[in-house]
Amino acid sequence: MGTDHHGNRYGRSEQARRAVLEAADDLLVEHGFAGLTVEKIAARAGVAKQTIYRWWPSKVDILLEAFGDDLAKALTPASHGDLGADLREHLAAMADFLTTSDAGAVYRALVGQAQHDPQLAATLRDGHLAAQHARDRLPFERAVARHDLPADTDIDPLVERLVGVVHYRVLVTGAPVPREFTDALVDAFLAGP
Amino acid sequence: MGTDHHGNRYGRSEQARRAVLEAADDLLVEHGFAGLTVEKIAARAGVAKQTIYRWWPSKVDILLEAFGDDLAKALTPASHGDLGADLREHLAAMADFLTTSDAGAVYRALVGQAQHDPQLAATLRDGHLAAQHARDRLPFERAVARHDLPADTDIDPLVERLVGVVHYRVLVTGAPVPREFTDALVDAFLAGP
Amino acid sequence: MGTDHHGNRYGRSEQARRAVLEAADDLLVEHGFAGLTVEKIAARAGVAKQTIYRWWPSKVDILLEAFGDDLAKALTPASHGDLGADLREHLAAMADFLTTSDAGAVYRALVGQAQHDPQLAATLRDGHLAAQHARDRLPFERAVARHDLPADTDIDPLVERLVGVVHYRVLVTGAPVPREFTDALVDAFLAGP
Amino acid sequence: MGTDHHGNRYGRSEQARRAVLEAADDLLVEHGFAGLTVEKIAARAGVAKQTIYRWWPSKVDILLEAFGDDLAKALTPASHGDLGADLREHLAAMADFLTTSDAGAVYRALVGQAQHDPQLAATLRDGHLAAQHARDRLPFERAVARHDLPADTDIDPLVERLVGVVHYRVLVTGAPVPREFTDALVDAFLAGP
DNA sequence: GTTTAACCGAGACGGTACGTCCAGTCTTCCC
DNA sequence: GGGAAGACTGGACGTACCGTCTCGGTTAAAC
Repeated sequence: MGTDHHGNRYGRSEQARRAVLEAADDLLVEHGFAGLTVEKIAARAGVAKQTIYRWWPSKVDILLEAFGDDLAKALTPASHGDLGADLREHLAAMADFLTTSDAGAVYRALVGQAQHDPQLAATLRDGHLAAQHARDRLPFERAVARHDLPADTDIDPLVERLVGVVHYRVLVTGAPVPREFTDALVDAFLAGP
Repeated sequence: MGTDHHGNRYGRSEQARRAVLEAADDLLVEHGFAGLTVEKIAARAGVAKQTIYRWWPSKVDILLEAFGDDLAKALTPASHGDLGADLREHLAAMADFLTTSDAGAVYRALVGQAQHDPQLAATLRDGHLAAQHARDRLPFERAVARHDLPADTDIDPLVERLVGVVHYRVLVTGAPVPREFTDALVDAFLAGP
Repeated sequence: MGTDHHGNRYGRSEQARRAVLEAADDLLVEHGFAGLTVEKIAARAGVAKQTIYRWWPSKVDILLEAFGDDLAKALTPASHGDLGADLREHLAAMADFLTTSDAGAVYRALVGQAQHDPQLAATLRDGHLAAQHARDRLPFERAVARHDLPADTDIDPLVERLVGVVHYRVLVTGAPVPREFTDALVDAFLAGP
Repeated sequence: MGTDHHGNRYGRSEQARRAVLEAADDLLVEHGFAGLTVEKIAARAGVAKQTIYRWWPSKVDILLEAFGDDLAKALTPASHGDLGADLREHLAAMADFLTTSDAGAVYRALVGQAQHDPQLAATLRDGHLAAQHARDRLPFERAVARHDLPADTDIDPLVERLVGVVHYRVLVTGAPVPREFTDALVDAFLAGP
């Protein structure tokens, strides 16, 4: 998508694209979502405002793109051949991603903004969130494949019962999400049906 | 906090206060958080902008006050002498409140904004959210008092495992939260430890 | 006009009146006409805004009253039994009053404001300016009485030919008006018809 | 200074500039200086407030520019080869300009405002007033060139003795300035030294 | 001596305009 | 044709004063 030139009739400037994404990321982390304006992104990136409006409909679309594949990279659960181990590791990684990483800050800002912006909410759900949900299902699907769980297991509600609790702490109560908490959560979950 | 006059050195105008709170509530529901401006609140309430700035630092503070005791009124769990019944009813009421009521819309907007605004997040947590958490604990505390649960039960994580899942649907996935879902959630929960 | 009490149904507070006039005077000299607001006058005078509005229709009316009899005191021409001497001294006193005194600053502010405010212009002309014009005529009237000038002398245009030139320097060109200038003006004037 | 486009990095919009100047002129004449606000100028000119603040520091700067060359056009004395005739015509034109023209209204407002605003006073004196003074000298300079006046004539005080009197009527007494008055003024002046 | 009504301070109120910031659109020249 | 630059309309921001209002406290003539 674009090559290493200033932009001409043969394609857009990859250089400008990257500068905008980085500037948006930096400004969000430094000044928060309120301090993130198209004008400041343009100034910081050394790019004309028009160039931003040409390629992104709004500042949240910049964040969506900046967010990129960070989520997939950070939160694809590994396989240890054991449901409990897989879940424990995955939830711990999720808690870490959401509370400490820059990409996690972008994620929280996007989810927050989605509360005000149904359009963004839809985009987010159909894109990153759906993809992440598919990844969250993986430990269970592997357990089904290993016949550790019945073949007709309804996986989605199980995922929600784990992922939802972590999100609640992150988005609502703001309490820390230590390893002990996620481990205890998985233990209690596995002890049930 | 204000009496029935136009406002003078001995107190503010209760009339103006109520008009502002109602206007903010209405505008949020009608035009969303983005369409909620101090200017429009003032115009709709028939109040001078200065009067708003005199009493509320920002528009979210208006919402916080407008939110008022709606939460407590709507989401105080009744007692049926049975943990399962109490939880089922409470979670269903919570889902209903969050997804269908005007106050629920305000709640979602506030939690969304809190992702961008640590100050608001702190205020929200120390106020309404802490109070609601105390109410969410009630069914469990009653169960302990009835000796249906051990006296040393650690209640907070149990609350989170129910409330968190409902919030996840409301705030993140945007999926509907029907009675079947909350009932199944409670059933699975009670089947565990 | 008022006595030395806090104000009651039998009269206004002389104390408050004086405080307002002094505060207005001070603020004009310190911060200029633009920095002169009813709110600041009230604060500086330790008086309620309502007290000001009760007695003066606007801030220029305060200045008009503060101006008071300063003009008469400063610019009543003395008699030396000689037209030239009277005029020379009077014009020099006028130049001094207009350019150096606090009351002169008030005078300039009022004449300036009168350019924007026909109501003030009328008040000013019918009051202070008419009275001053009468005083400006005195040297000529004495000369007529002494038979130094014909009995049918049309005095008004003569006054304007002197006073107008001084005002032009003060109000328009802003040039200094030294004694040499006013003396030369009188000399040239007397050499004419 | 601006070409026929909507404004870009290579120049401002001449169209917007003219609309602002005309709107300011109209509003001053219609509603007076007090009724002249940046907000109304913007609305009347169909221009954004920011466009005004981008190019003019304040509303008086707009008036200064709107005033433009009107003064020079209206008050450049013609030459009749006779000092008396030149002066009579020039003073009559000046009286007419100051009391009846729209530009004269702007002039009076600016001189009035200059009494409150030393910055404006300086700008006005160094610009329009100095230029006008140079034009006011012309009849005398021509008379010197014709040897009707001595070569070492000190012209400035002579100018002030005529122009000042007209200004006094216009700015201070508010009396009308008919042709008889200015003619008589010149006659008396010429009968002197 | 008590009543009482005008004046006072304080300050909240509905408004208007201020000067600033940013959104999103446009036009121009350069590469 | 993309990009940098920046002027443009438009609208909300938060502030400063305006002139009006209502309140409880003060006070001196009237009762």
